[in-house]
Amino acid sequence: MPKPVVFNGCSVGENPLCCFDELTEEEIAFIDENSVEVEYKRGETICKQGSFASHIMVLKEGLAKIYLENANDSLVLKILPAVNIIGLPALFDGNAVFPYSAQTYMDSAIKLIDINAFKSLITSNAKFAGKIISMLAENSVIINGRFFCLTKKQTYGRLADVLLCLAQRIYKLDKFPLQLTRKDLAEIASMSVESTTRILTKFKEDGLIAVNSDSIEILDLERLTDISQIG
Amino acid sequence: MPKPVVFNGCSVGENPLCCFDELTEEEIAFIDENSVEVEYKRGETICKQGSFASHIMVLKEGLAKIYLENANDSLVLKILPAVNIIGLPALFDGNAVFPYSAQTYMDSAIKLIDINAFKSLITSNAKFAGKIISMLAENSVIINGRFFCLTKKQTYGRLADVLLCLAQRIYKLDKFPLQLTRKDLAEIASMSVESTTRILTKFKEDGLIAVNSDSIEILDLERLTDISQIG
DNA sequence: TAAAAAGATTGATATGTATCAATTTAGATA
DNA sequence: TATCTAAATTGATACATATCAATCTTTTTA
Repeated sequence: MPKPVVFNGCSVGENPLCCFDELTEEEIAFIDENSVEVEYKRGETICKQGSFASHIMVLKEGLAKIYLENANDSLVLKILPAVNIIGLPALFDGNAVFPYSAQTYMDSAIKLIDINAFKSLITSNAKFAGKIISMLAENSVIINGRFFCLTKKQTYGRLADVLLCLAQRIYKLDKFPLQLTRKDLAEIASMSVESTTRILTKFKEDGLIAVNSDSIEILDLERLTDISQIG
Repeated sequence: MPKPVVFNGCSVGENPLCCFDELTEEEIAFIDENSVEVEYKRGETICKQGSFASHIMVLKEGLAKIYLENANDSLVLKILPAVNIIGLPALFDGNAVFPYSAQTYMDSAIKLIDINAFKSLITSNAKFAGKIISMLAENSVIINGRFFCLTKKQTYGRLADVLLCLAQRIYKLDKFPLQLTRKDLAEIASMSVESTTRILTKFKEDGLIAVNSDSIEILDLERLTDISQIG
């Protein structure tokens, strides 16, 4: 009997910095020489879709979203807690620009690594390259799961999914601080702010969650998981 | 003034086999020793989500879809014409299974390369690894575009997108053979069969396309492109 | 060639969810 | 503290699109 396949909208990988394990001390020093660390305030743009991709980023502290945008719309591809890497999809041949935008949800610290230094390590260290392949492959699987989630589940399932992701993968707390607005949550779950409010209220009425002004607590993990899986 | 950003649902990369350019003659021979070529009939499953990923595949002739499936639903991630590679996202550490299924739309020929042979080249040839990175990165950008398209555009835009993709990227013919059923088209555009029929009829009435029993012709590329972009 | 099955079309209806508009609440600023 | 602004909530409505059901067409099979 095949085990049931479950896709979720969460976007956090297992070992987000494993590539750096493959570097020698000299190579790590080389990275450090070719990088700077920058502080960003809440809401600031870390990288802008279409702008020159001069660096690979490591989110060292904070929380950020990665998203696509066009004139009318935006689509959140991932939300990323620290520590995580941003910008690997800019690494393809003949590409010079960031394929997505990134913005902080809270004050954050980010290390910017010169992309040419990063690329030179890829061509000189096959194990490092192997880890980058692994990370890109895993990322693709994660994004595909989110893709499935957003296209096939309806609003209740998607929002349940977001809440579970925040509790289990981002904050790793049943009761997590609410640093995101309803608008943020709505955008992540790809729905309207009004629907987000209504569904949160419903979840609260049904005893699935407790909502405070500055936190949300998962009260009934099992039922919320059911909702997220049924869709 | 920033140029308008356009996402589409098409899923064909620029140089899908470039990694093999980086191999020496011995390495190519090594690949050949560790691969077999298999013929598939229309509708056959090439690889099954969740089954052991024992090989990387090269679609040498034919047309296939790559899709996610769970108990109730399926999501087409890409449609792939020959020549293209299938299975790179299986390459991440600690993973043993295919992260998606693939199935042919027509009789197809596929080369199966032993995944361990493939991985050994990645660790021994950094340029090869670099190209794999490039391909995975490009793939991720392509999938993200399709993700945006399916979540943000509505039915008319999505179907226009599929038709344009078939004409421009898959068949490279304004008038292309219709080897896909309405059900196939509906699945690719992530909508019901009935909506697909209705929209095709509307496009025909409006003079945007000509629909024959065995082909579709793009008559008004400009307006169809507008529809696909507006959504 | 007839019969059966599969695919495509058309119309009527149901439903999930966005949108619009009006309040209410909370937070920031003077 | 009062005032202003942004965020959140609530209700009413509109709309896109799926679903259901019936018919028609094409293809396959006997």
